[in-house]
Amino acid sequence: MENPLENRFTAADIADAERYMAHEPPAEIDPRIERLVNDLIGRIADKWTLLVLELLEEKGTLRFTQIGRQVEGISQKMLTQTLRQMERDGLLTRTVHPVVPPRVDYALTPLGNSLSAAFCGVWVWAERNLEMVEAARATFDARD
Amino acid sequence: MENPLENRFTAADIADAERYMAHEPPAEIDPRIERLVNDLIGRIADKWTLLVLELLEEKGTLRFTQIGRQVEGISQKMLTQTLRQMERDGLLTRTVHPVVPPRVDYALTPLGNSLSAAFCGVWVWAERNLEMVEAARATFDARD
DNA sequence: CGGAATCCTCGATGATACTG
DNA sequence: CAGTATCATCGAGGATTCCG
Repeated sequence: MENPLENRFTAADIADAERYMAHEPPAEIDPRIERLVNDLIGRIADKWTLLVLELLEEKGTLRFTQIGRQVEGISQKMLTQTLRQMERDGLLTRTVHPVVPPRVDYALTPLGNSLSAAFCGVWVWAERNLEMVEAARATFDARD
Repeated sequence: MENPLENRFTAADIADAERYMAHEPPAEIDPRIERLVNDLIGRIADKWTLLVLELLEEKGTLRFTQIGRQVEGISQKMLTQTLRQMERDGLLTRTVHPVVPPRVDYALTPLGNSLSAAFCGVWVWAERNLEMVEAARATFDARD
């Protein structure tokens, strides 16, 4: 490899780093890209999506009803909808086995696994800071 | 410090690590705690909350109308609601200045800053993988 | 300026029934 | 089993008005 760095970072990353070294402000964000990113976050930062993501990360491949049973409180409609959305975004694969009774397996793609890893920090934060948040809420609720 | 490790990790962390070293399964999660964590995630993994969090992280202290102008598309009602919820959870401070016209400043607490940092990985993931997700969507939508 | 209060709508979600 | 289809609801959120 001639230049290993350029193979591991995107052109945007390198441009950012160079701006940082030159003490220049960060690049203006393309508003179109920003909207797409916000939309994407909006789709994945969803209660059911997060729970399904964590479940599949932990358990590997699961069937439709297995997921339904392990995601507390999800309706069959929302489960179908969530799984379809995640499949559409490339986060998981849906494998239909042509048998009777039907059998459909769901598993995270590498993309889905990488998202799960990215969210790991948020789960850890939530667990670590749960008590502090609950204490803040108690104080807030008790104000005058 | 006698034992620096025990000052930087919680008892639960150490117990987890010891179970891991002993090849034992992870501790069962208290369902009550799990619900609280899920609720917490549900509150913070919200579109407006995330946008306000990122904005305050980037800009520091801001006034009510400044936030409203910079968070694209948020209504005054949702802004008030989001800020109150974040204040209640201890993520930001609300400072009322007794002047006319009124002036109210909002700024992240250390807790809010740490959450923002935890979410950083998700934003980076979204930016890095946006093209891949959009490609997956295009392929999915074009199936048969 | 920084809200609170009110009304209203519509889309997300649940419940139910049906099916390959 | 793994959905689809249909109907019903209900509450999140927008628009508007008023106020200290």
